[in-house]
Amino acid sequence: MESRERLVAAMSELMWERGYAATSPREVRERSGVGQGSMYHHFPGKRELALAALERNCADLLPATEGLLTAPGDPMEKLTTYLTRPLPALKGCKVGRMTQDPLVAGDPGLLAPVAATFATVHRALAAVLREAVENGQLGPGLDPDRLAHLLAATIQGGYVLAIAAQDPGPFDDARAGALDLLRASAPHREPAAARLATTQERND
Amino acid sequence: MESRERLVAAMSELMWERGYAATSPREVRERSGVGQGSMYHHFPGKRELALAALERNCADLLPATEGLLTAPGDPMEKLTTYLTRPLPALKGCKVGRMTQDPLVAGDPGLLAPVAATFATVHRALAAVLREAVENGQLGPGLDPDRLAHLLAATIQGGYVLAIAAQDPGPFDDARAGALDLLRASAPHREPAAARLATTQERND
DNA sequence: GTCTATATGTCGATAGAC
DNA sequence: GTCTATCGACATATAGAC
Repeated sequence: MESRERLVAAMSELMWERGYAATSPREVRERSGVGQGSMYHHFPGKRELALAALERNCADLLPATEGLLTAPGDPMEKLTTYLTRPLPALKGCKVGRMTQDPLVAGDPGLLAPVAATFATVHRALAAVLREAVENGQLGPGLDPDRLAHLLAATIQGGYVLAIAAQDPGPFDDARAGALDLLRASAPHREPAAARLATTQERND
Repeated sequence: MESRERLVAAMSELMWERGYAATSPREVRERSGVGQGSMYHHFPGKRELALAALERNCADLLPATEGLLTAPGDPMEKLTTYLTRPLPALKGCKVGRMTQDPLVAGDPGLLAPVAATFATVHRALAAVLREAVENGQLGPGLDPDRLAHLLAATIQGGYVLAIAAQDPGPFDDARAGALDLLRASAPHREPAAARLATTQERND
């Protein structure tokens, strides 16, 4: 029962590196070191192996991001971490990349874990942003749902720009620009009361 | 000399719909209605046909975007148009999609037109943003280059979110959120002088 | 459960008639 | 310049021994 695990691990890596359509069973076999027929013993076909690998990739990414955002702490600090933590700009996103694979985007079963992952991140981001708006740390009247989509798009689009330029600069710039704008939206002469409330929450 | 044009047109469509790696010479032949050997008369192989098709797709997109941004007019209005004009959220970007195709991203010759297109859009966006900062229509001290990367990433990442959700909503939300933040960054009690100057420019 | 051997179709490219 | 016919290689999957 070890082959199954090695097959999923190899497929997960290859789907990140090359996508689903461009990964062949032969490459999976070679990287996993597993014999030819074994893949078809554990999975009906390439698609089902890909589904298992995709769910694994989602499960790899989600805890760190969701954990970061739902942990106790100052909302602006959490957003800062979200927008400045090191990410593999030139490799792209294990999950987001799948949306550009025609065989994945056209297959509801394969797209479902991708959609679920983005939906979970969106809820966590929106909650943090809502808290920041209510605290007065972001401009009044800003829509947390819109901003959450904006920040997720910034990350995903940043990968596109970085790969096009073969340079992580645009990825970091886009994220820094988002952070600049969030900070610039704050009411100008900062209300001391809001700052106090925030600091208190961090000690809960 | 009509076959060449039909081959490029068919390849351009297919690369938008499916990407480069996932498009086969057979599909190109069927869609273009051209005989089998003709592709190899006009092009050394699939890669060179793809390069011609890719350059055509870049040339299709660039004039509209660059024209919009370099036209005379109020910077904030141009940014508003850039962030609200109708775009095919569920189809994705003809140019940006190519960065997720492993055969394109790994081939400098194929990636070059993509990089050039993004670089041109970036310059045009940064110029508009710089003008808006200098006008006082955006927060003082904001970096136009960062913001230009942010806006391009918003569009590109918006496509990713929309395809994942199979819903254009996140794409529109992300763009609207960016516009909200740009507007919220403006100095609070608006300086009448800047507004006047802006209005005058629109009548030039 | 894992392996070797093999089947069937398609991919990307070429040969050569018209 | 355009076509039909075909090539060698690989993709996906199956058969069946161990």
